[in-house]
Amino acid sequence: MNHYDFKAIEQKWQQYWEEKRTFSTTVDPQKPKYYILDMFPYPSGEGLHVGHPLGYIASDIVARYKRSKGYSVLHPMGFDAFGLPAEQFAIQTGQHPAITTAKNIQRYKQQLQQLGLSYDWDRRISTTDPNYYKWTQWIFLQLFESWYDTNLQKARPIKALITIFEQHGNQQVQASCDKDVPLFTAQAWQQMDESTRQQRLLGYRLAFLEDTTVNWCPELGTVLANEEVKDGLSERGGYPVIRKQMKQWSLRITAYANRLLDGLDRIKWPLSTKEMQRNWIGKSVGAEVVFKTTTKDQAYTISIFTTRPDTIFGVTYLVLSPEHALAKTIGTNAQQTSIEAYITQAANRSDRDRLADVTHVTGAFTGAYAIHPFTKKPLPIWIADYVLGGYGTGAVMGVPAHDSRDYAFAKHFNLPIVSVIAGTNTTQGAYEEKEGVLINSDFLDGLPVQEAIQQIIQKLEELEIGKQKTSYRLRNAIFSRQRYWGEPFPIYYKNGIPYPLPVEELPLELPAMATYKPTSTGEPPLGNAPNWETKAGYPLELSTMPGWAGSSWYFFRYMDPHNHSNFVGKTAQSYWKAVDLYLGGAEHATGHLLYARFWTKFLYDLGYVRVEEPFEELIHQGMIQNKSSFVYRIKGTNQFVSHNLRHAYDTISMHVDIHLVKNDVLDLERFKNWRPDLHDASFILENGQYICDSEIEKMSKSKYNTINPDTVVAQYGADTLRLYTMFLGPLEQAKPWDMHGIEGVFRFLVKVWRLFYSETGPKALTNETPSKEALKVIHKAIKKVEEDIKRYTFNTAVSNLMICVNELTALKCSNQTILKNLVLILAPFAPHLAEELWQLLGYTHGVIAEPFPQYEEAYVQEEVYEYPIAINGKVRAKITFDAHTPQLEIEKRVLAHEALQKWIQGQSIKKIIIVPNKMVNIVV
RNA sequence: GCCAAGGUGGUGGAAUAGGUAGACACGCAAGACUUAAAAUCUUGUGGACGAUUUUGUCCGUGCGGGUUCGAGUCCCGCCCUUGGUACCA
Repeated sequence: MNHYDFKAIEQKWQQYWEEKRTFSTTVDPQKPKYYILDMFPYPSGEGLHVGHPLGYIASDIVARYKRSKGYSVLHPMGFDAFGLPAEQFAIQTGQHPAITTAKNIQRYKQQLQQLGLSYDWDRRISTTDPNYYKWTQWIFLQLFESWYDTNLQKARPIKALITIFEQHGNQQVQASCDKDVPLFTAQAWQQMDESTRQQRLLGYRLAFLEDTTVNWCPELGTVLANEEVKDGLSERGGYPVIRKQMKQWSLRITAYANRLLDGLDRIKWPLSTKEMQRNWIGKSVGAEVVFKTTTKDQAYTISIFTTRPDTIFGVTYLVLSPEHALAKTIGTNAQQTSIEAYITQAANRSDRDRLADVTHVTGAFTGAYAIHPFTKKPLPIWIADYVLGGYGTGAVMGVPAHDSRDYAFAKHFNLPIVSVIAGTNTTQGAYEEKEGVLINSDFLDGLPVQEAIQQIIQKLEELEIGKQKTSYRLRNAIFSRQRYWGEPFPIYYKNGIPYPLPVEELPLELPAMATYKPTSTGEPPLGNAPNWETKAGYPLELSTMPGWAGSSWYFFRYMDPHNHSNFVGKTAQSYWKAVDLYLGGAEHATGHLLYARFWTKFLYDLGYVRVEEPFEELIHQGMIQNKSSFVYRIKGTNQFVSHNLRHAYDTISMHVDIHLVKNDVLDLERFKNWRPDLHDASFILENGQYICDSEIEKMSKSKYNTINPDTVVAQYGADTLRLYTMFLGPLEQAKPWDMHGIEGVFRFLVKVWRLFYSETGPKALTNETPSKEALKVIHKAIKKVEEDIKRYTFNTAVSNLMICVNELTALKCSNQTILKNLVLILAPFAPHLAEELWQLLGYTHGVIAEPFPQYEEAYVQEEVYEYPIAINGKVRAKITFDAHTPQLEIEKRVLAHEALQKWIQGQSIKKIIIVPNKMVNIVV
């Protein structure tokens, strides 16, 4: 083998690694541990494109480097395999999603393996494996059997709560619970029947049933997330979506809001992601204030939440959200018709309408009045949909002078505007700054805002009409999906009350089905399953868990994937603890990454894991972009017009497969054969050609601009693909893929090969003491490459490897010691080639087992340094000095230097700055 | 609107604590090898002017200011691009 035969080399070593179980990981207390994890993929039917492995390659380099530094490295891979595409495919074809999924996993695994990624495949998991989802169900049961004690700030077993109820009732219980739990005494608890008790407990459980308004899509038979709804239609399929009340499983993530927020300060994550989670949690500190109404027959109280209790003297009205419990009852008879009309209208307004209509102010007057707690003046009570039912108390005090939404509302309905901050002009809009001195505010007059807030809260608490309160934007997470292809809930119903299945009966496996569609009555698909009930004949829950259930704890399972008695064993958990470095897309910032933190904290509270944060350090890889091509179709026809002629026609653009386009010229024949509907396509050409438009976009199947790694590997090999993917640019940045550039990286690997092989065969390597120059070159590279790996700048690491090889080639280096080191620093990047050359060097153990070379400062020391000499910051000459030349000597010789005379002449020298081994600057 | 990241040659990008801007690679140009092409190798390659033998001069990191002996890097004010978010009281 005299030429670089990457195909043979890569096959050989991949086989070797698999046979030798090279990457199999064990708990080794003698070694420090390092857990490096990639976000596991959903195995879609399309397979991988070159954008997917970006993060996998980066983490693989780190994993291999860490191994060479003596760590026991846990580097696993698995599959997040529940999900809609497989289910949709099942609905269309009748094929069980498990079959589709298994096939896709097989393909993904094969694609990943051919990249030479050093995963411990024996630890592979799939969320769809009953042995795995048994434990997802088990964790759900733990949530069901727990409540959150806000005094202790931790989750506790529901049994402890029952004991408290038996002894003291629930009046003293500080818990994160439903808003409207009724209060009861110990005696009342004793007298309750079983189903009432269960109802009460449900209000405290961390997994509980909740009435929710959801985006229901009858056609798909499922509930959609807000982002899955566009223009009142489902994003997939474009079916109508309506708002519907439903009982759904929810997880009480809000209990953890504060800990989720505080934990962010302790982890090494991208600032933007932390900031996104902070905003998502949305903590605001303010006050709750109680207003009494003046209605004669019945006195109501309305609690409002505000972050500006200092502005209480600026209140001119109150607003209830249309969903507020009192909205329908508080109004006067005269107003009742218009109130109900308004509530109905608001309820039917889709989120999209509300969004589109930010400027459009609506509301209804109730006819009722509240009393201002200090001035005793009557305040009109309104209902308006700019107040949200789900936030704070669902009611606000209107302070138009100091809140822009209140301002718009007051202007629209002609309500008074009273400024309570000195010197503010509210003729044009609200003054919202939390700065200034209070006026028109009785006992608050003259106080600065911050002090006034403290004062008023104190006063409210004194009078028992309010208290300090913290609100969070974070909502409890809906945990039910009306689908088949997810984890079944280990829950059955008795008299409509949910009960947990006994742990021994887990996993509750998905039943075989004839159809995967919703039932004719709109129940989830499991409604079609025969005998979907317990042994005693009680019906089982019909919903399944959402996609994020399995991904919220999988990082623990990798530590101990074959444990049958625990989701993770104690020994494994105490050794591996948490993920040291986690790589994955930024799109999971507020979904997966938040839920995983939530579950980890919960499992920590119950003592099952020893860490409170699952991911110590996080990196998001940037997306890979590619040029995508467009054609212009003349509307309503099958005729396409070339790019520069399109303005003469009414056209719509359409993505076209980039493989049908070369240098923006479309291959007409292949285009016609691309899809059946294009067979009879006709074209309006320019200069005899069809020119496509193009744009750099995210690489994605839907844009027809994907590059399949298989074809790249076939053409250049996995090592080239790995190297080039890293060479493209900084890991975290979005960057375009360009097939032209890959040649340079391939040439680099050939150059490496040429250091070891001539045209005729392996070169004779020498065992002499290496030359000074060669030592300098290799040690410079060892240093830079190691530094680059440590700061995850793999693009410059590759550059530095290239520089090293260029220089060694120029030196015609054939020294055994030097080349050995070169192979070792190349190994994390191009592992197949490294193994091959390592073997050639005469070693019989794999390159993996060899430590990373030690950098020696002494070899890199320069003896002379060429100083750039600048006059007033502009470089005018270069003079070489011995590295240890004293500053005075440098100064003397610089001033005497001939080429500088024309710049210095006639000028007075103010100052000479000499930065040792950097530069000299003369100020004239 | 708000939050975050970014803006450097024809292109991807480099410059790690404020110290020679453009490393490395692509592309392009010229040359060598070849009947020829491909591949490979050598040289050059920010722009303008000057020189064309070696010098050299000016401009240049989105725009406008500032700090500094010295700014791609720090500060102030803008513009643009990408991502996130959206009535959260």
